[in-house]
Amino acid sequence: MKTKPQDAGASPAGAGLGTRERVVRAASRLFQRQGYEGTGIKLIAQEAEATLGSVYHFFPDGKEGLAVAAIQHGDREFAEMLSSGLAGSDDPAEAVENCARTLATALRESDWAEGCPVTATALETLGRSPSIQQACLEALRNWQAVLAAKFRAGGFDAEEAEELACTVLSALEGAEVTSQVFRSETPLLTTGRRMAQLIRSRS
Amino acid sequence: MKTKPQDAGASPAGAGLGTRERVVRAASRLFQRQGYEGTGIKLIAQEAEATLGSVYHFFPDGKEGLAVAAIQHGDREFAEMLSSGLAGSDDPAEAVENCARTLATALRESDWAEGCPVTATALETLGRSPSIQQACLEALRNWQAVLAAKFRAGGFDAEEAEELACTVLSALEGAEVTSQVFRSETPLLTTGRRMAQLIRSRS
DNA sequence: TACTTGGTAGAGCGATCGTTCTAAAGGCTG
DNA sequence: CAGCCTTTAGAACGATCGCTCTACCAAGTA
Repeated sequence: MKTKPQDAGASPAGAGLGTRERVVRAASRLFQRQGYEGTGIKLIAQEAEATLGSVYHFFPDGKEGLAVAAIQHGDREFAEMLSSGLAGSDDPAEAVENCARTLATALRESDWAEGCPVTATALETLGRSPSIQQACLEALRNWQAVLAAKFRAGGFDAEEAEELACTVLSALEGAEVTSQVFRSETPLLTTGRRMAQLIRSRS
Repeated sequence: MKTKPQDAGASPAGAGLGTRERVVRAASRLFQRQGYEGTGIKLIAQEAEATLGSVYHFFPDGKEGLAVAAIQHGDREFAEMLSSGLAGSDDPAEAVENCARTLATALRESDWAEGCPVTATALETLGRSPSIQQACLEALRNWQAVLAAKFRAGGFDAEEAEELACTVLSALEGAEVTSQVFRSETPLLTTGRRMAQLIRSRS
């Protein structure tokens, strides 16, 4: 069906997409900005220009199922951001520093509100929602794999690539939070530069 | 007054402390474990073995004021943890690695539930509660200062000490989240080892 | 004894939460 | 056209939210 007419005019975001996709995107962005518990389903529906009925039609498991889909969306989104940030250089050190710059710019442009799309939800639901935790775990694994691939391509052996990927991912995650709290690009930029130094220190 | 009788038997936690202190500690631990929005004031009162009336007596500003006090408590608590973790060695690299081990052990012993006491609350309230955000900012600054002092004592000049402190703090924060999601000490331990490598790489 | 002060106790308020439910409209196939 | 299935629409439910309010209790002072 799709009942496409929907909205023809200038809509806030996600015009032209199916209802389900609009709901997922709205949920992902809201969870990212204000956490899982702090975001009501009615607000998500409103922001997505959908109705409560639609939300529960596509996500019969309710908020938890919607959150899983939102996390998976954030996973893909952030993985793309990492990839495009890394793509600028073949040197892993340069690539990571450039990646941190990309993240810092995006963070500032969202007025420090849109950091990592899973951290807030992950921390709130740890040990209380296995399905959400699983989705967060897969996201982190995915991002680490993206970094590890870059390091292997840069000449590191598999084990060291994995360890560096784990370290760099943790550092970027933490620096993103720090930058949000400080409302400053500095923590991300500094961390990016020092991660580059680390990568170069034994390559 | 203090109406000390309170509870004489074996109580869950914080027996013998004043009501206000018990409430702050319960709030800090609950915010740390399940976030700000996901924690109700009634639960905090119950966990602290206090009543709603007592909570609002000591915190007339309500949940937000209580959260500020809880963050400040978490600030002191985590600063002590950092300090004691760093105290094991005069070599900054060794000290940081040891610190990561301390954090990893504590995290595992809490069944991966008690990570950084401010991250969850900070992310949920960013840009929506200036007083809470300010308290989180001061906590991060405080912890960074603890690390920077260690680096200066280890022979780094002020500027490099500050940059390394920013990087190491971000990395530890991120690694703590990663360890929680993975339910594994590995991310914290790996990050600690690599941070030691970074510190040694140009000292 | 009477009065004050600092803290305890919890019923109850309006608002909002996640969820369920019924009804109906849109577009396809027969 | 009728029949069907997907999707939209939103009223309504019980539970819980943060918070206010009044009453009460225990010690200190006069």
